[in-house]
Amino acid sequence: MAGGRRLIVAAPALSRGHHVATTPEQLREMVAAVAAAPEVGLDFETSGLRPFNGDHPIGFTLGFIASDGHPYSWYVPVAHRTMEAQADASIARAAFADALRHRPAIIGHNLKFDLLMGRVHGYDIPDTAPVHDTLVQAHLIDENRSLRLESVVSDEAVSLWQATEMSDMVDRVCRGQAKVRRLTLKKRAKTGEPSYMEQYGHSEVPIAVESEYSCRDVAHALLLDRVQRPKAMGAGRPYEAQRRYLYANEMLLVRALMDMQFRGQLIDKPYLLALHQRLSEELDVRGRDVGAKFGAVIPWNNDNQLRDLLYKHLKLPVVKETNKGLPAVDRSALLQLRAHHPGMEALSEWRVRYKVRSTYTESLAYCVDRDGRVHGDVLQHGTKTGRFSMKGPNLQNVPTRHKEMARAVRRAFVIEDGWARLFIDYSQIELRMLAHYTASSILRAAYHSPAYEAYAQGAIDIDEYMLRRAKEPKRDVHSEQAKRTFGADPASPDWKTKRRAAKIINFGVPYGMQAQGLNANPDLLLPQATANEYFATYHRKNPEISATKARLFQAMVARRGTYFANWTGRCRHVPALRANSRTVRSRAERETFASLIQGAAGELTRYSIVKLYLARREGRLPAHATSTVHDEVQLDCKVEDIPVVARRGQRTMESFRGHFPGIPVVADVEVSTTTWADKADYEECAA
DNA sequence: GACCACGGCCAC
DNA sequence: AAACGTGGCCGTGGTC
Repeated sequence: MAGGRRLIVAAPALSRGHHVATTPEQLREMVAAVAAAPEVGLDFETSGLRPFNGDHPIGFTLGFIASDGHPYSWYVPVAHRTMEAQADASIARAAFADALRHRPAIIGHNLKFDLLMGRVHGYDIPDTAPVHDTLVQAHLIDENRSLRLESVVSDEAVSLWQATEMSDMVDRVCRGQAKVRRLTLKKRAKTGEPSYMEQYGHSEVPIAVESEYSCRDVAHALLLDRVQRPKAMGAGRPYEAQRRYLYANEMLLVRALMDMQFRGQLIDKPYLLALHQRLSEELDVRGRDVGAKFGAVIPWNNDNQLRDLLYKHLKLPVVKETNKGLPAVDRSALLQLRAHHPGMEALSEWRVRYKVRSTYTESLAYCVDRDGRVHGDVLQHGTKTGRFSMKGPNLQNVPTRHKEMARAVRRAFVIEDGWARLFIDYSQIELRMLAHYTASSILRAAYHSPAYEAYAQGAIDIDEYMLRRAKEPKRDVHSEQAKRTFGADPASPDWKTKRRAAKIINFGVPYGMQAQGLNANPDLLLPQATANEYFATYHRKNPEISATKARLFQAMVARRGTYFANWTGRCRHVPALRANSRTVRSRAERETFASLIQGAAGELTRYSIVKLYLARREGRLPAHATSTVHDEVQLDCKVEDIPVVARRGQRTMESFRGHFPGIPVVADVEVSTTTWADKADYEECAA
């Protein structure tokens, strides 16, 4: 045994229906059994979580539910580092392919991981086999619940065994081995050295333990699917029709996002490390300057010491408190303290660079796999609203607003020679969803397009629509709002303020903004009375907004489950709408309305990614998605394909005719052939 | 060392 | 007293 130490683990005997297959004969038995099953459970056990960084399967389980209703599973160990008899890797791969040759539906928990691991390491899973992911199902059924397999199994009461027995056992082995190897268990060291789980995963777990563990997971997923699939499809619910379509899309998303993650994005790692160095030196210089301005030497990233300096030593007024009631030292507090101390600007600029250095240089470089690319994990179950989240790294929060730092970081996202990256993003999509759901006459008027109407009625085709749309005068929704709401005139001196106020409220309303929020906005700095008046006027002129919210909340409270279903049938449950506390209820109302608008917009991206994926798979689009940022999809293609991909990509993302009457869905296209820092508008007429 | 809460801040 | 939503990740500082 690795590490020269013998692990004593009291492994349970294999449960009924569980098998270990290592010999060709046993593998043949497995193939014969599985090849007759219309639906097959799948789970890879691996040496770590990063398939592009050397992590690989150490074994896999295939299983099915037999006609007696009992799950039968086979664990095939291939790469345990335990000196035990295992299956020959190439025979195991062939058996795997044979067992799935009949393209059964694949069932598993978090299948994106397994499909990706399989693809990278030669385990052939037919592209067109349907998938049923029990984690995605669980999220569709209830966006608020824990999605860990053990939790879902216990929620749905399908467990045949004590829920955590095997994972506890595996955990004990790994902890012990991490110690032997002198590695941290999970957290990556500051030096970039991988943790034990990243490097070894389950590879040192004895087969007797791992096989039962893995077979139970597959059995659980199979049983879960039976219970959850109808629920996830909304069987018997008023939203069932949309929901069945949503379900199909979500399961295709598993594959589409896997594909995206498989591609990843090329990163200029040496550049990032050099940037880290450059910023470190700049922080030294700037830090000394800040020190001179404050007459103090403290680590400027230390909030506690900064709090002491500002409020105890310098006795500056407390303009804002943290959640726990401490004097705040965040950016808005520093901004307000500018009048009291001349060092605040310099400190803020120091912070911007510190943030960039700590989050977007070395840390990002450690996320780069051996292939020179980052393969961030896009989580389709990552939010309660229906957006995606992303991790390892999160490419959804790469700096963009701070010009200098944004350029510095985005320069690291490089595009291969001969390739282009298209950035197709929805134009003001949340505001359009707000217009759709509230039917605010001002917003609807602002988005009204005769060209779109003609297209929607079938009077003109898409080409004619695009031509006419390009000729329509550009209307600015915030200016329209300022004119109609505040009676503002572009020629008058208060035009800028009023347009800006209209814009801030337009953007704030979907989040449940109140008058105080407008008052607190640092870009505006309106007197409180003016802010209150603007806010009240906005709602008086857009009465449909408050009315829509009131109707929404009322309907939810009247409904068992306190939920709403959006245009796709996705539900958002907010039980706190029934709370007695005004504060709790208000918060719940903001969450609810934000979920409606944000979620409705997010769904467009979800459907688009699947449409783009299918178009690629069927040979209709020579491009693959490599990332997505809420209202944006990034598509990589050969330079010579830019025109066709821009055109088809844009049209694919806009094709929601019929879903949002009177509200055109518009996507803009940007392109770069060098780096993220240099993307520029793509004009279709250039083609 | 592992885990957590917190404050802060990046994005949309 | 609060005071616009959804996330992920960083560093600090506490606990076990």
